[in-house]
Amino acid sequence: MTLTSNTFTGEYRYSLDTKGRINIPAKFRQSLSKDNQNTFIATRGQDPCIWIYPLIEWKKIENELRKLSSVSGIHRTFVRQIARSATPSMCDKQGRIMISPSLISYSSLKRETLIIGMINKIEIWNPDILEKVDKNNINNDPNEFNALSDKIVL
Amino acid sequence: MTLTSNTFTGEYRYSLDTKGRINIPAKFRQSLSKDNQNTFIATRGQDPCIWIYPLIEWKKIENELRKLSSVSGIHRTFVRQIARSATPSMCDKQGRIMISPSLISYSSLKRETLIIGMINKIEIWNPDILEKVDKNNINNDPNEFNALSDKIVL
DNA sequence: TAAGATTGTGGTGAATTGTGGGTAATAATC
DNA sequence: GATTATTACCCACAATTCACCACAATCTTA
Repeated sequence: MTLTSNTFTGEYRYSLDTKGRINIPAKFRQSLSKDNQNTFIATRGQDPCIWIYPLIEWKKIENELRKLSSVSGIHRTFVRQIARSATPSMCDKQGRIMISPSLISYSSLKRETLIIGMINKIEIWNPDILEKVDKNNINNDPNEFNALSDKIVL
Repeated sequence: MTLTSNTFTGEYRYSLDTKGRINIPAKFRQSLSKDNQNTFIATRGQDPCIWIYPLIEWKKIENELRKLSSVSGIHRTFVRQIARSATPSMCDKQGRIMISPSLISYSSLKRETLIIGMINKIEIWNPDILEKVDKNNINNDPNEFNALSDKIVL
């Protein structure tokens, strides 16, 4: 069952096939609202993983990027980092999207992948790498982790 | 597939041929709206690369430049840099445009090129140079870069 | 538990795309 | 005005991409 539209939770272990296709979990597809036209945009995550946005969410980002002036060097670099890896892809009849070779190499994806619902987007990880990254983050920044209590109520 | 018209994302490795022609990725051509008449304007980027605007987008830039054109010396220089090298070019039947020798030398283009979608325009780079420029920009201004990340990509 | 529906994964063939090169038209040079 | 250089247009072809089909495993429902 689906809770809120365009909201993703849960984790799945799916495989990236030899053509660079990966399945979007059926649950995630079902939670997509119509106006997304079955389309996702894959781009580089801040971590070494892939971020998948539903079309609508991506357009918000795109509009923000459009406002940045190309007179500033750092703005150009920022837009470039995001835009160069962003690839739109419609789900095929089997519910898969294409992942570009550059994203695959950025996230070190092998055949086995971990797909994680991150509320407003989806992450795709190489499972081994996720483990290391999470461990590192918690060890390095225990204070910051605690500081979150100011921002969110659980 | 195309999202917003005249909007470009993704990166491609294409080659500049011996006649100075370069292919505009099919995805980019598809996202062009009709009123561009298959025409692009190539000009010097602020970075050592070539900027390619669809006709419609370029006209917006022209209007912006018009406002600056005679305010101050530095403004005039800025306008001159961009205006003097701007050359329009229609795609041929195979989807290629001509790049002028002066732009090729400005951007140090060799045979192998990196074509990057930058939302409202397209960049053409010598891949080796791009790497250095981005690295420099991020090192010089890491705080600004992170601030942008927090603000725009969520 | 059995039957049916759904879901994840593999593969195939047709259409598209990137690239090279040839020839005619145009512009530049002497 | 003749000759050369440059540009525009067209054809060809290999490689890639994309839309579709097939099927086995899993889940759902009665």
